[in-house]
Amino acid sequence: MKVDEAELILQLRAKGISPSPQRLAVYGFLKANPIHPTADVIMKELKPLLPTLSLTTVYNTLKLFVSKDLVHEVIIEDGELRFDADLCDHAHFKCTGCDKVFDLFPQKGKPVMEKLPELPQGFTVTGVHVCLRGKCSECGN
Amino acid sequence: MKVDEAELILQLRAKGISPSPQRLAVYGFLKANPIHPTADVIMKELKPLLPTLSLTTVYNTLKLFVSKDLVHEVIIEDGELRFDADLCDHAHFKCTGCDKVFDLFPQKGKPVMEKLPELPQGFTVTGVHVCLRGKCSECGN
DNA sequence: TCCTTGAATTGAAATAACTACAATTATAAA
DNA sequence: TTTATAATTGTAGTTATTTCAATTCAAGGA
Repeated sequence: MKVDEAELILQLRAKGISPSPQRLAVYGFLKANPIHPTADVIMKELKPLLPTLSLTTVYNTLKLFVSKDLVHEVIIEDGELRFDADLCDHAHFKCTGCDKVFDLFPQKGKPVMEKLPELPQGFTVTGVHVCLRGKCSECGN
Repeated sequence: MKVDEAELILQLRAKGISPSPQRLAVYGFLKANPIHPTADVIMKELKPLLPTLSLTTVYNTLKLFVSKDLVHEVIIEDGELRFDADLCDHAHFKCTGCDKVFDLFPQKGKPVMEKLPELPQGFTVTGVHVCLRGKCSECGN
């Protein structure tokens, strides 16, 4: 996916985030690579482009993005927090063979969960995480 | 929930796990306290009862239980692996106010997800994780 | 242009969850 | 009782993430 920098700047501004080079790089990477990368992966990929980039900045930036609702945290496995710039309602599929994480988009207009489980009185929902596990077509079964 | 020790021993044996005092204590705690505890919580709770218990044993034991499909791992937040001795298909609800994790059971006989998202050709599913986030009745909204 | 101020970035050190490993202890079979 | 195997333990890692103080950057006013 090719991403226009001017467009990225507008999207950051729209969420009240001033667009520093580091922030643009992280957001641009997430937009261009819907692979749900960890902070570590982002760091490794961007380091050649921004040699001064520090891991702390990557963490700071991601935390800022999450707090401003520009990207979502994706929790697939313990011990690795992943990030997703696609804010549409969708589920994830983790292949237990190759460890890749795939997006599963519902049919247009439908939510990922047709019907939410019944909630106790007084409970309110703000988010739904759905992650399937199994084998992708490459890894067979 | 009161749990009979003889019953626990049978359940361990049924999965090919020899019932040491430590294993019985961990499994009994999980059965009696459906609070999806972390290894750390289990350790803190059991230490007074088994003063020699080590954290390594708790981790070993939980990993063994998971590999023998006696308990399930529950992934709610990053950085903390939780465990659940209830093997029925059910969803979880994490209150972002008090951080408690609640069970959400579907109607009898129904799966948690009525309809799975459409999968690409050749993909096979072995497990479904569903976790809602929001506020419980105590924490209001 | 220079100065000031606050925001953003950085690196080093700390923390937390978890794992590896070698030594000890318990269990069970011969 | 001896022996072999399994389970437990403590210590010392490892890895992901956070804290924090110092530095750098960028914008606005004198």
